[in-house]
Amino acid sequence: MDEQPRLMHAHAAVGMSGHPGLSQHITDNTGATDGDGRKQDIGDILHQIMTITDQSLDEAQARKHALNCHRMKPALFNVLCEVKEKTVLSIRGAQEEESPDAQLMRLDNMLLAEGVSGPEKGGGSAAAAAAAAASAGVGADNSAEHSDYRAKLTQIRQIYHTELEKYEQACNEFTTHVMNLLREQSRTRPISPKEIERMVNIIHRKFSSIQMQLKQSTCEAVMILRSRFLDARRKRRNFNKQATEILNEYFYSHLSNPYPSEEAKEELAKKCSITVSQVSNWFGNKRIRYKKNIGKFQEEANIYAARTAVNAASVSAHGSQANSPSTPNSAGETILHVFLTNMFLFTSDSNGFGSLWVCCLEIVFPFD
DNA sequence: CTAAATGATTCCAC
DNA sequence: GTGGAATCATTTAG
Repeated sequence: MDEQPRLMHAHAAVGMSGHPGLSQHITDNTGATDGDGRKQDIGDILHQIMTITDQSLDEAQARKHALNCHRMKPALFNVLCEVKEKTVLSIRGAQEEESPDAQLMRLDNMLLAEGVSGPEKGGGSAAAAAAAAASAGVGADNSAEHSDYRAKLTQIRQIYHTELEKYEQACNEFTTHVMNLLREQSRTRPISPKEIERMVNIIHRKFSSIQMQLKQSTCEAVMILRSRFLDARRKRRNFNKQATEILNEYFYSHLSNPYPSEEAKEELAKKCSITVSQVSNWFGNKRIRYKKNIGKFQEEANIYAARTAVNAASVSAHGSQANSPSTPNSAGETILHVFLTNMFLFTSDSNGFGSLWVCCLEIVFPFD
């Protein structure tokens, strides 16, 4: 590798030896005031340079070896290294000390959280599982979307790991190469182990910046995938009939206070095979839509009130139900309960008496 | 195909 | 954090 420059110098020397008149002319001019001894030295050196190609490779190696084995060589080497350290390396070392560690750590944490880095757990991630759980609860309809998400995440994961491995390999190869080169060169020029170490650090920094870019783009890819997946969650499915009935039953039997507690929500979620937040959404929607148009929901209210009443009656017939103000226990009480509840809702509303009376008539009608 | 229904999201106030 | 209100996006009924 480093044979090339030597050969080029050799050619140059040969070229000069082809024009002895020129070199002679130079030495004549410069040596005129310095005396003959100095002129002679320069002439010797030139001669040595010009005849260097005549030396065999073995001879050159022997000279090199002799130089390396010289007892003053380590001392000279150290001095040169020191000088170099003071002049060049101090300047180089001073710059570029800002640490992108915080950003790298953030990226690492994110990749770990998304399941891209870290141990493979069945190809899925905790975040994906959580997202899936939130999206459709126990519903099996969601599994196709979920597996799609997982497949894409696995793809990203694979690309990430392949690239990472490639970078690491390239980094190691390059580092080894540079280290070998510097070690080799340290025999002919002042390169201390410290400088080699520094060079390795520089290489690692450069490669880790590439790695950071890889991590960043992987994060972006995961984010895009995730946002698409979250968008896909808007592709909702209506709850099944049974779930809707359970929710409606609760709603109409607690019409005076249709705000299920956290425990009640959990219970309903379990019964309906949906999530607690879906229960909350449902009640939120139901309350606002019911309040907006009570008349429209009256029929539904009556159906569920009657149903609750029948249930309550059958339960009370068994004499085992604890009475509660919000859970009427006979058909008459239930309908009265709905009536009073609507009275309450309407009078607290600004819709006026017209709709109130329509509502009342509709409710009272079943008494006949 | 259209309108209504419905689950989810967002923004705001408390 | 929770609920009300408005709105979005999709499904369903006619």
